[in-house]
Amino acid sequence: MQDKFYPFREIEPKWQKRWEEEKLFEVREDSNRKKYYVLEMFPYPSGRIHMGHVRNYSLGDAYARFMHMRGFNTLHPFGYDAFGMPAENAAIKMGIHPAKWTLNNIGVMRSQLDKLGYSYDWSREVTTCLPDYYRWNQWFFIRLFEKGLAYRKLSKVNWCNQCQTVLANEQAAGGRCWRDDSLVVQKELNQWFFKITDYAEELLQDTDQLADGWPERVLAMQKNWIGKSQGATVQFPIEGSSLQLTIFTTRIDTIYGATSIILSPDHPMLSQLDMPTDARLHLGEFRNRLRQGSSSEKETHSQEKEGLFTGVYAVNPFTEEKIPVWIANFVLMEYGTGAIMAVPGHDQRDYEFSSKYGLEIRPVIFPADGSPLPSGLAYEEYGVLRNSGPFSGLTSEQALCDMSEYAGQKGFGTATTTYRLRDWGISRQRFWGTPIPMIHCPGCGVVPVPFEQLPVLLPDTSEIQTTGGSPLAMMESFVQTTCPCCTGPALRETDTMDTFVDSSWYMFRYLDARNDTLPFRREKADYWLPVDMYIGGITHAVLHLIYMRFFAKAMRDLGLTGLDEPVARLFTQGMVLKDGSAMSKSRGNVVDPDDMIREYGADAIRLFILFAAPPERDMEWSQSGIDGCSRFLNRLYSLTSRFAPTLPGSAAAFDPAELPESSRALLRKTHQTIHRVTLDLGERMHYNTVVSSVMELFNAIGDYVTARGEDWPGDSLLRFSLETTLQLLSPLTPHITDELWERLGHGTCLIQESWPAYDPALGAEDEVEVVIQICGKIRSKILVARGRSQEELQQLALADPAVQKHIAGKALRKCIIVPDRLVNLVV
RNA sequence: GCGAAAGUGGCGGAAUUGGCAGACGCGCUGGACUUAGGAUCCAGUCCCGCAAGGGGUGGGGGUUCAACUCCCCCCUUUCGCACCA
Repeated sequence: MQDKFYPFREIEPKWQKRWEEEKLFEVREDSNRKKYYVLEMFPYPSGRIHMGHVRNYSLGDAYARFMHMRGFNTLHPFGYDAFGMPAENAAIKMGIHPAKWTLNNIGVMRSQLDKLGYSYDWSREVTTCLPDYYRWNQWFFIRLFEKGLAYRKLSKVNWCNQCQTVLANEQAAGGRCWRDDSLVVQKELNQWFFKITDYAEELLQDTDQLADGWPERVLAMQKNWIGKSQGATVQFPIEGSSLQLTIFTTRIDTIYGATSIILSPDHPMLSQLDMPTDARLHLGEFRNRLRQGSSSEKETHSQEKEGLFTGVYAVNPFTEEKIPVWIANFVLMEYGTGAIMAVPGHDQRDYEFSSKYGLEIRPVIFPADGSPLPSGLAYEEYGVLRNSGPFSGLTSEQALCDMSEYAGQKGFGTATTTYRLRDWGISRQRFWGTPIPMIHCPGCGVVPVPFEQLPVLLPDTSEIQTTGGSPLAMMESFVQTTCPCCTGPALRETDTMDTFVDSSWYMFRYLDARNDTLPFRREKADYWLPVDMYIGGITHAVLHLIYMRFFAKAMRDLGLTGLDEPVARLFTQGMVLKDGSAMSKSRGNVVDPDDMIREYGADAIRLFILFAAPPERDMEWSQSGIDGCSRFLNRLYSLTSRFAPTLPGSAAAFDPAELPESSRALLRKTHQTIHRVTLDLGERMHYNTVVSSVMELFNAIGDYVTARGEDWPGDSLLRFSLETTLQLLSPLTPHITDELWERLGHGTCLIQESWPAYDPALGAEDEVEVVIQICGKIRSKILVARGRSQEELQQLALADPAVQKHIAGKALRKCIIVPDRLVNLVV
């Protein structure tokens, strides 16, 4: 078994040890060198790494090593997103302390990572569940609180029964929990929030800055999530009362067609309305019915529209017309003002609703080209206003402006922008997270823990109560404290922070990971940031990646950095599949990285995982694919080992001009490969074509060697080509290449060498194959010296026997020539 | 329904600006060496055809001397959003 392969079991540990001893990957700021910051999304320490991690880290490692060799001062750190529920659940189930469980997992994962040979600067390692990390979460919390960016309010929140905690909106998108996909319910609770909405506009605007470096789809998802919408709010007085209903509309131009006002069933003003008794009774029933059907029916997206007349009327301030006030299930309290004006002529939803309940449909916008209005549905396009008093005749575009201005002048409305984005709810009713550093004092109210008392430590216990509330609330010794203001008895806040807080700024902590007076120093941030290349899955497009952007901006406004955006380039990698679907225990299709390392070695796995598909696409794990990569490394090993003892000592000891043609071809191929690999690795990140180019080069080396017979000792060109192959491959398969580099007589590791330089003169073909087409069909190919003129090429083409056969007796009408490539004769 | 991405041999996938479709790898076929092979080496491998030649990048149209590549329409798949007023 063992002798089937090159001895990777000796080679890989040998080099891992040496890299560590020589501290090759530890970096510090150096103002004389250009920096490069490569980062992979840090993992949750669930126990073992999986192939998705291997892909993620192999991509990042290849890139970091490549940038290192290109001369950049390359930062490549690693850490663990170590707070979270699996540890807590393990504690509840088995009585293990979550810290013990977590740190044990980290130990296992670390040994797996070590075996894969990644170039991390471990001196900067970060573990978010340790006090020296989470104290800074608390520090940020208080700083944000002081700036009014952290606040507490009673509100309806998403509650996941599985997780027994509240979730942020981003974590409950589509009404389902991001973690376990179960349905979330609404609960009214007092919760801490971060005021991300203060940054809604900036988060939206700055997507422009990111357009070059981030995938379009991620930005689209974020923009969509922020959901900016420009329109107007208009106040409708309630007839016979001093109350007003405020509605939000993006189509104030249609307001003369409004035939009712519709409120959300949750609208707070409902309780103040002077509703007839029977309507009030029906309202109660109506709400109950909605609540019963709620969760699962919210799933079906085209829920039947249902409404109820309140018996109350409002006055359209434009027309002074009296219109009925309804409530309906399709008006959401969470968006806009929770109240709309229904314009059934120009909004399909209002049309459906109004048709059902017999409300008037009154068209006020008509197509500008005079074509008739569609029948049976609402006309939602812009057009020209009619039946709109003084605004009749205006275009929609003009009316949108004029009418909100008019409303402003008259004092019953204003141009308004709303966002779908809501504040980030960060309270969690869980144990294993950062304690929120606040104290509830009966006299002084809610006050922050003084900075010098941080961190507020989690109790050291594995006995976690699960009675439904926050576990910390059950722990008397944690809860009881004294007020920092009045020194009287007080109670600690018992909720912990969302773990997305931890991951929102870890890329900053890496810069100064051992600092115990600040989260990081400004000068470190100024040197290293932004992250130049951030690699991870797309699953966090509107979770982690938007929180992280918010945090960066808030930190900037706290004076900690001078940076608008923390990540310049985001690369989203595809998933690793087996038999067409994601690996999972329940499907039984998991391939364990450890098994693969044992059988094939880290280099073969890394090579295959990069070769099998372009990195942004999903890839299929294939047994025979990794066999193929393993074979390639075996060939590389045996051929290099065979020539190592006999090769001439220097790779530069030949004169390109003196080489025979058969040698020049290999020299050309070598330079062409340098060129291609440099572009594919650096600009496109297409590792799959990097691997195939190097394989091509190695095949050419094989042919070169085979042609020279068994006893041939090799020449300096062979040395040059082999060494180049090792250099180009070293970011991908660092162990075998360092080993062979050493066997070729070098004392360095390849990451200490500079990246090979492409010489265009040596890479250029001096003979090229020119395709001859007749009317676009290939009829012949000729081999000519590079740089032939158009006239020469045309003459050569016409003289070709195959061409003559095809054009015999026909007149040449046109001749298209692409120098060095193609001649197309049109007859 | 809206938005985005993708569709190329038996399979994973190549193809700078429109310029030789199928690189590289897997698999398969035949051969060599072998006690043996999941090792190694050699040859072949898009389809039709003995050949000359013809056809071919989801389907249909178009632009062009020339289209996997650009434009229009349609189909399929994946992902995201989904009563957002």
